[in-house]
Amino acid sequence: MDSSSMGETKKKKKRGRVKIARIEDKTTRQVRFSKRRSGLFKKASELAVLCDAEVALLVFSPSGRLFEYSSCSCIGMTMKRYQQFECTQKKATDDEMSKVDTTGIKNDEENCSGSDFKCLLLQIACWANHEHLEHLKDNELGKLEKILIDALSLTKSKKKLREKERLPIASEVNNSEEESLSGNT
Amino acid sequence: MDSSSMGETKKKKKRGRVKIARIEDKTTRQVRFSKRRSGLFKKASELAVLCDAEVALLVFSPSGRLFEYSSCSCIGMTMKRYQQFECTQKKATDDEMSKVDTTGIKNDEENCSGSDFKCLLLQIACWANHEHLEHLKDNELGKLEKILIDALSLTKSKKKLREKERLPIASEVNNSEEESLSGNT
DNA sequence: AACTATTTATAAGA
DNA sequence: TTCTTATAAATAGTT
Repeated sequence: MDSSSMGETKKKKKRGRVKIARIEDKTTRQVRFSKRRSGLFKKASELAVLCDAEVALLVFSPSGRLFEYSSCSCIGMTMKRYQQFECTQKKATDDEMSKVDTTGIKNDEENCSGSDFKCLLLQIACWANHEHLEHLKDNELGKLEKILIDALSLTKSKKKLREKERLPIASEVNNSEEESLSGNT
Repeated sequence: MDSSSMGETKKKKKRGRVKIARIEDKTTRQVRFSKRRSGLFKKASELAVLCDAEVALLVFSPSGRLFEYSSCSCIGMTMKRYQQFECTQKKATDDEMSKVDTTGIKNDEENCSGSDFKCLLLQIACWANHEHLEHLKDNELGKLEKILIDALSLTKSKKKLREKERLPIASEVNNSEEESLSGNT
């Protein structure tokens, strides 16, 4: 009736129950990882389908392999939605954020580049405010400055090129007034 | 033995098994969402602990509520790791990427601001290359330029302020040569 | 990889 | 919502 009835004859490990703590044996850990990972991904997709939810799942194995699941066409879409959500929720009072004009920038659900771009604008604005810059070290500040200078220089030259392209033959149009407004530095 | 043995007396729904398809009834869907979400989060955390994996999970409910799980201190860390992973894998040949100098920028595992910052640098550099700028519309190019100008201006003024702060008394140090090298525009 | 004894998750009902 | 319970699923250890 008690455990002594089975003696020490076989000493099989009990199945099933396991305590949730890091598995030390490497082989066991890998096998367990593989099994539980597929279980987790299945559960994630079931939740998405059953409940019409948007689910994104990122898993890095201990050895650094990446496994990803997304209920959308691309996991980046959910990540952008998250970032925008966080920005909107947490930084609603942030002056710098509200100054960013993203009107007219499409949120392209198909290839999510529109969303990427909008998010980049928000991120740059998010970072380049007084509070964030405060926390950067001197060398980081220098690197940021350098990156921004390069990026701005490229952007400006690209913009100039566009303006030229729009006037391929000088005699064609003459009343391009909107363009002449954009006087840059 | 067959189903006729129970007749039609009660017609209780069988428990447990369910086919994976969108639940149409709203109440049922919400209840199911709540239950399965907590189950999924539990599984995610078990995988992380047992197998020493890094797991990030984002779930948006149909009504737009966000639920997140992260095995790290912050979900952004895993997202940045993902982005860097993707960048490294997919953009290994990208000239612009390799030009970004992120040496000396710590990947701060504790508060992940180091990682955030490193990623911002990479993202700006990623975006501000010829290929990406090519795909931007004129108004997007203009907005990017404006953001970069603002960000650069703030960064520069912050940097100047730091330099001043580092010399609170003019007579203290005089050989701040590294700083005088950074001649801007 | 396939097999089961068990544990765990969970669907429906209270 | 939270609990209960019957049943389906997941999975730990084995082969």
